[in-house]
Amino acid sequence: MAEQANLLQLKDQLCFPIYATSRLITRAYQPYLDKLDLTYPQYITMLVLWEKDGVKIGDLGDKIYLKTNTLTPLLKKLESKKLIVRTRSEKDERTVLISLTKKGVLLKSEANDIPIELIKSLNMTTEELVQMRTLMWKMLGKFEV
Amino acid sequence: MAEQANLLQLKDQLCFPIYATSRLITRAYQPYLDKLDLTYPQYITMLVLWEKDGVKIGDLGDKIYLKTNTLTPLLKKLESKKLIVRTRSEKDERTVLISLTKKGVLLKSEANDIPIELIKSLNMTTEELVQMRTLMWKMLGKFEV
DNA sequence: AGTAATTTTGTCGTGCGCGATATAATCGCA
DNA sequence: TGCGATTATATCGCGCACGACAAAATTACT
Repeated sequence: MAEQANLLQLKDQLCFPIYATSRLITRAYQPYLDKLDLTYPQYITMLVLWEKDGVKIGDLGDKIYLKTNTLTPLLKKLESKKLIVRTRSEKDERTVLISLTKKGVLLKSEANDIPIELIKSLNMTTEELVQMRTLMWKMLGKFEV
Repeated sequence: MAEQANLLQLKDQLCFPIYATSRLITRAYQPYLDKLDLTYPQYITMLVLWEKDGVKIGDLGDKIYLKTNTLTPLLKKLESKKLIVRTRSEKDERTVLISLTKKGVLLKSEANDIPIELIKSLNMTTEELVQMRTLMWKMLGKFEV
């Protein structure tokens, strides 16, 4: 009888290394983010806002795959740090628009070097990193949310 | 002046899709794990125990990159579900050994089909999945913990 | 033997992440 | 116009993750 792969073995898993790597990446970011007084999810949120300001919470959540039950408290923390302001839309009182404060805009310049520093610390070839990025975005696209 | 890539753009990130995919994978597992009354981190823990029983908490944590501040409460939940037992080692009273109960051993058979179901739902080619698994394990190995 | 350093596990506080549910505003349509 | 359905955000409870710290056992070294 032929040897059969045990699909439950940890080393054969695909999802586990994604889960573990995700956490270790967050840890790796922390020393850099500490200087900006941001957590990793807060940093990702700021990335989106640096690209497009005055955005609805729902649209923000669509971009980063988070719902309001997670975003509302996170955004309140960013507000308490004076990085963003939350304003009810006038034309639709249900929606809340998130806008950067001056302090929030200025923080971007301090974040500029973080990605390059982090990529360096991963110690993988550019080819591998590009390949991985392509695959991860492709997989992410498979999940309709 | 040549156009320069903005390294802070979300779409150019590598770490963000890993972080987001990790969360979406956990969501995708949940319907299957609900039948076993397990969360994803609890499932990963069980994977390790199905391979090697009677293991120290520290060794368990080394395998799945978690420390005791996370594992202790998680293991107490598995204990309350009667899947494992925790016993102080006789030769070293500091260490706690985790062993599967009969119920814990039997649960493995119910988990057997989960990986194949999940892989199917990801809707990627086998080649892509293998490539991705190789890269993720390689990156995971870069983090010395 | 005695004690400082190390190892192993546990506790605590904070911040996600998410399913379920609530609340308020808007929309659809009879 | 009225009112049920939908949409957008918020609240709640639970379970991770993790840094900082604590407690107990073991080890190393004098």
